[in-house]
Amino acid sequence: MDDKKNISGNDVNKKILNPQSNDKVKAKYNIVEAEAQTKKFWDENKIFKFDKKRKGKIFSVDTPPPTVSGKMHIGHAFQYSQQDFITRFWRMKENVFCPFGTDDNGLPTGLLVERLKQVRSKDMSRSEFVKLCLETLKEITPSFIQDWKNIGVSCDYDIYYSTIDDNSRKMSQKSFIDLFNDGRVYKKEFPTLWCTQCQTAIAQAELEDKDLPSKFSTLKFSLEGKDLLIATTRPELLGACVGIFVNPKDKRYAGYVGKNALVPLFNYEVPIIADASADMEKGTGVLMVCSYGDKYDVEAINRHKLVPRLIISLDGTLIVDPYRGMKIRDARARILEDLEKNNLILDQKDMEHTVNVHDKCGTEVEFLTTEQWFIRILDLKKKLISQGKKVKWHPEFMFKRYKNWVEGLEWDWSISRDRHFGVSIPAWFCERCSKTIVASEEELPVDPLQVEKRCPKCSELAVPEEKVFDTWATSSITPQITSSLIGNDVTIPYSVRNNAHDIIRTWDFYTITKSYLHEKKIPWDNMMVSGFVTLKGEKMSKSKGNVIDPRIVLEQYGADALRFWASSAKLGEDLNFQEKDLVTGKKTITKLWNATKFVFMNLEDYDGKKPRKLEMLDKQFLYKLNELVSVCTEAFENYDYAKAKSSTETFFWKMFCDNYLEIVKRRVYNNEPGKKSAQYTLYTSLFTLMKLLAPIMPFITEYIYQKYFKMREKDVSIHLSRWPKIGSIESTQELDLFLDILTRVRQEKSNKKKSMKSEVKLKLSKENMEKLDTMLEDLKNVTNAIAILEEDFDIDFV
RNA sequence: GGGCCUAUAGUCUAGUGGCAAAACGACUCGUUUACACCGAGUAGUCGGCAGUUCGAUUCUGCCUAGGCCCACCA
Repeated sequence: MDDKKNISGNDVNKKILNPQSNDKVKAKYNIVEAEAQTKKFWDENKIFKFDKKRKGKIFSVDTPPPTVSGKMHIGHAFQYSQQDFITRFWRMKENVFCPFGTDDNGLPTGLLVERLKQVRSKDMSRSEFVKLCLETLKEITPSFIQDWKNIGVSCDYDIYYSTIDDNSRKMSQKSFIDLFNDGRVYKKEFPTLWCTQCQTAIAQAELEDKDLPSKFSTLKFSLEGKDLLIATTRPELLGACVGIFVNPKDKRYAGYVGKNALVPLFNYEVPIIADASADMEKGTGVLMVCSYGDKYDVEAINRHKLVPRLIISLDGTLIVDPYRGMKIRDARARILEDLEKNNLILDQKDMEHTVNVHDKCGTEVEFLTTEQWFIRILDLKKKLISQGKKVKWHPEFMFKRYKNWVEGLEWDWSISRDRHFGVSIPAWFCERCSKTIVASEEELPVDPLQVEKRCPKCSELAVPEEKVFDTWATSSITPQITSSLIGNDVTIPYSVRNNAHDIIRTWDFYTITKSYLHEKKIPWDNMMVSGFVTLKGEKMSKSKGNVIDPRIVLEQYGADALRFWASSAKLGEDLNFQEKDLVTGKKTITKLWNATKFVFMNLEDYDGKKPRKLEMLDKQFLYKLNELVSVCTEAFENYDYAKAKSSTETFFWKMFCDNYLEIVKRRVYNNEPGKKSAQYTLYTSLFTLMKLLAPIMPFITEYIYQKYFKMREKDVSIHLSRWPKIGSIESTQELDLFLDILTRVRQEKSNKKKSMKSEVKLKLSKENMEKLDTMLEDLKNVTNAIAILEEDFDIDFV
């Protein structure tokens, strides 16, 4: 526990900046330089440009637009890398459409600008604040997007949208108008979730739990001169009490039903009502109903047609005397004092209880009555679940989270927010006719505050809507927005969307909803859900101070190492951040570089042709490679990039470097007859390995491709080359035996503390001699045997 | 209270109805015509209890612990 608290993000970042390992400057592959060069190459040659005209199936990606926040978070790096593994794999098979966008139209952006510019939007005019937001976005967005390019996310950045740009606003407003015309949208005055800090309505999905200390007080109401005891945590709502519930089965209070009780301090009467929802076990068994303590109160007041007493204003102050003007918290303390003075508290104890707070600011949420816009969805729950089921979720269990959320929905989708910055709701209201007027399609995007509208019926000047949309109302149509950017050449369902599991209930749910409402289709065929990054098992968050800055990781280890790390977690699994994983990634990069250098050192006289006859050992090695290609292809197709990566990594390191290279070294040096066979095998297998790794480590593989392979290959980039075909897979029995014997020789040399170069006399059984007939020369080379004799198996040192 | 996920070596992760695996760390060696960001080798592990089975780390149930989501929160 204490340990965890000591780890601050700063310490971690410092450690990364000044690694203790003595990094020698000898490195020949300069990560930072090579990655910069490669990025430039991709950019200049538009490698990831979507080419409509290209033939073949289109693989379309509904890239999540990150919320503009200054800089990329390590969680972003993790998740977008995972998306990119899949995207790059498919780009080597199909025509990839992968646009990029940023989400910057909503409350988070507004709050960011308030923070950066030290202003309060409510103190400014709407147009002033919107202008400031747009200007600020212009300043900070380019370097924000650069972070995505830096980790190698292979989007076509020219197909770009921001959720506040004209086209997005237009499409978002059009969506609203269509749904309005369909009768799906309604406006209603209703007690809704309200944040008194941000001063806006919020959605169910924006709630977060928080444990707060509280006082549980038993108060004395009075009834016919006797005390009626009611326990509450919210005494400040006494003035909003509109009724008292007791359970109809509760004998203690049976005689009270139908009578009126006197509210302490406020001294007015409220009816006592029998209602089964009152729990006899809780508190005193008597429950006060207030307008509005929670959503239970909302329901109870409606059910009994009680008249609400609204005592809290939108900014969270009381509007009832004598507490008028006081903040809720202050009023609570003051009322308790006053109750105490008047001897109206029987009992009081401290407790901790869980309250709903706004996820953006942590303020306790209130239920306040305001007029808000909703999209009717509660009648569609079943349908939306079955739509969600049509999507293939990776991993599969993520669908259950979606289903769980939809089943638990209790409110329609609240889409309006009382903020300055956002996509305007394109509506006006004629007060005389009580009629809502929506914009026509031709005038979109529109800001109703800037356009005068007259009622078509009575010609009276209509009142413009001041509210804006919640950000999800717009981001829920990202597939349609990106489609519109290319003339609708790609349409839903897209191939895939990727996001972390925290926004299944918002972004994914709302997108499925909108695609259903507009097109009766699912938005994508596949949904890949990423996990979170943790540090020492804890979720990273700014408030805990345990965040890792990806920019520092990039400086020290490079994007390939970062991606290498991100690929080590299976899709959907959380991953602990560990610096040693980056070290491993960096080492792998170096190894790739060194192995490549070595291979090409020996390919100077390679003629590029496949020899008529391949050595048996080479042939069987290539069978093993084919097996790897098969495993990786299937893994990538199933979104299991982690398996593809680890299989390739192991093959490259163990099979290719430690075994195959060691085995054929001498054959190649000494210009023996098998040289051409080895050269062909080296070239082919290294190239295949590069392709298999290209989706995971795009920089080093591209760099190597450009430097070594390009002269013999036609593709401009390795990322536009074809994914390796799965060749024939046949028995590798002899090679396996060969490797087994090699291991035993190495073991023996280690046991005897001999050098691997020490000479031996190798004795093999007749059976093995025959089996390895075609590989004896290689065996001799790699074990440094001066002779191989036919006898019982043994290893003699010379 | 409901749902979901996870539990494997000192650490972090693979994996399987039939010898349990990689990386890092530890230990013992070796090495210079790719690589010390190296090579070879050694030691060390399936949360607990039942059940199904010839056989369970793997399947089932329960328990324990951790995480996430939802509900409750007079």
